[in-house]
Amino acid sequence: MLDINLFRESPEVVRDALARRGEDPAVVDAVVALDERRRAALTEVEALRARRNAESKAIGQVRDAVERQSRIEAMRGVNARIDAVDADLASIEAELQARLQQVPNLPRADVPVGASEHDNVVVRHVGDLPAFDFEPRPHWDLGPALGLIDFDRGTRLSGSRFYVLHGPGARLQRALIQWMLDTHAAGGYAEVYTPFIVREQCMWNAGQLPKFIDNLYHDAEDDVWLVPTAEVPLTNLHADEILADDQLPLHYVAYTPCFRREKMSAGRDVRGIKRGHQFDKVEMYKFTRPEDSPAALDAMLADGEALLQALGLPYRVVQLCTADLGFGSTITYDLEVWAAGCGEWLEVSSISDFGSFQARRAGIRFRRSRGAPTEFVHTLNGSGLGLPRTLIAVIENNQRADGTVAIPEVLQARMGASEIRG
RNA sequence: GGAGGGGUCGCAUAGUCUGGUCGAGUGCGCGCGUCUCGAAAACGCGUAGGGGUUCUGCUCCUCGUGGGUUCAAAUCCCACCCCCUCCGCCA
Repeated sequence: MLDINLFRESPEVVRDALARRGEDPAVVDAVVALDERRRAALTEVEALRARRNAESKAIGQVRDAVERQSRIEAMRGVNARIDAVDADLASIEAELQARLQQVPNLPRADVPVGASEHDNVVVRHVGDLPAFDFEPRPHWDLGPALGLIDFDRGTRLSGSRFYVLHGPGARLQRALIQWMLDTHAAGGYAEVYTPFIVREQCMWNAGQLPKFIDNLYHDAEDDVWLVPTAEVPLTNLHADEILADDQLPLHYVAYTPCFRREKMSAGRDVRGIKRGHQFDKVEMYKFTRPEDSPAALDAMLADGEALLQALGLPYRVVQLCTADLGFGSTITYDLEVWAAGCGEWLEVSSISDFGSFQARRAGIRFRRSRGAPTEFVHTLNGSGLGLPRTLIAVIENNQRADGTVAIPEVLQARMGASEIRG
């Protein structure tokens, strides 16, 4: 959520930013108008309340029964007016909130303007694409052939877009998770284990609701939600807290499964394990002072890249243009790994600076010093990395002519093997 | 799942029965000051967050959350959330 003061003081900044995203800037005028109406109603109702409070206090002191009664009668009329203005105020506020919640974050000034994802900018390529003297197979062939991936049983258990990993497949995924967690921990991220089921408020705080309601799993009986990413519980870790300056920055890393309905992506990426309703992810998350977030973003990007480099996987860094930027993000870099079998660049990480957007929603503040005013922190998140796609890249890029797969050196100890054979 | 107790200003507590002088007392902690060569102790002062405004003033909201009763709610009523104790069940 954006700061309402931004709409009041520099509406043109918001308008420009929305236009760069390809969004309709008309919301700005609606918000400004609602804000003015809100403040007018607020001033009125508060004046009435002040009167009531003072008079009620006075009535408490009155001994004379007749006078007391007449003054109580008089206050009934004031109450009726308070109720009327209050009802008006409540509806104005509800609408203002609803509008504000729908406004995406403002892109950072250096984000390239674009009309669609085709305008995203490839910043750099790292690593050479593997060369094969045979036709590399996609993981949906190779996986079942090696007994690593079992699509049929996954579907039988849970429906389409579910799969089972067997033996070395399951073990490879676990090795990757553990290695990533250990690597980030060594890099200064504090490891946390969070609930995978959260209250509705957490979804609002993280910006998942109301926008992405169609993509979330919800349990109606207990009114709780399955996390679509560790970003949700991590954002909420410090919700409604006022942090001390010396606590910042806070760096966290968490492993969680992620649950997504994928209604919006029906028919996309249906083959293989690129896009499932359930997948695993290791997530990096930072809370920083506002002025520190740009550097923190660069560092997080480097931390994500370091994993791909250590795995020996070729990848490219893509900067999202304004049109493709996520709802709460000011700037985002995607890491896309090359998958030789399916011949695609797969997004394994999306690394973003959310500015104060989530912090404002979740009430995450800090104070620079004793007595200083509270300020919202900046939050950053990035996958480090998404599992199924990393798994795909490892398998497809390291396959050999005889159908076996070499295990990257950094994983061999955890795998207890240097290759996978059927 | 059954029975009971409880959530108050950083922490610990008073206040709730008997609604008004309670946005809230006390202790601890913390900050500033006095004293001191310095420190401790002692003493004094201060110490929640958010909003509106005709703004160094006035004012509104928040005593778990949301409603209700009332001229007036920390205090009475309802719903929900959370914590604790005991019983049952269970990984």
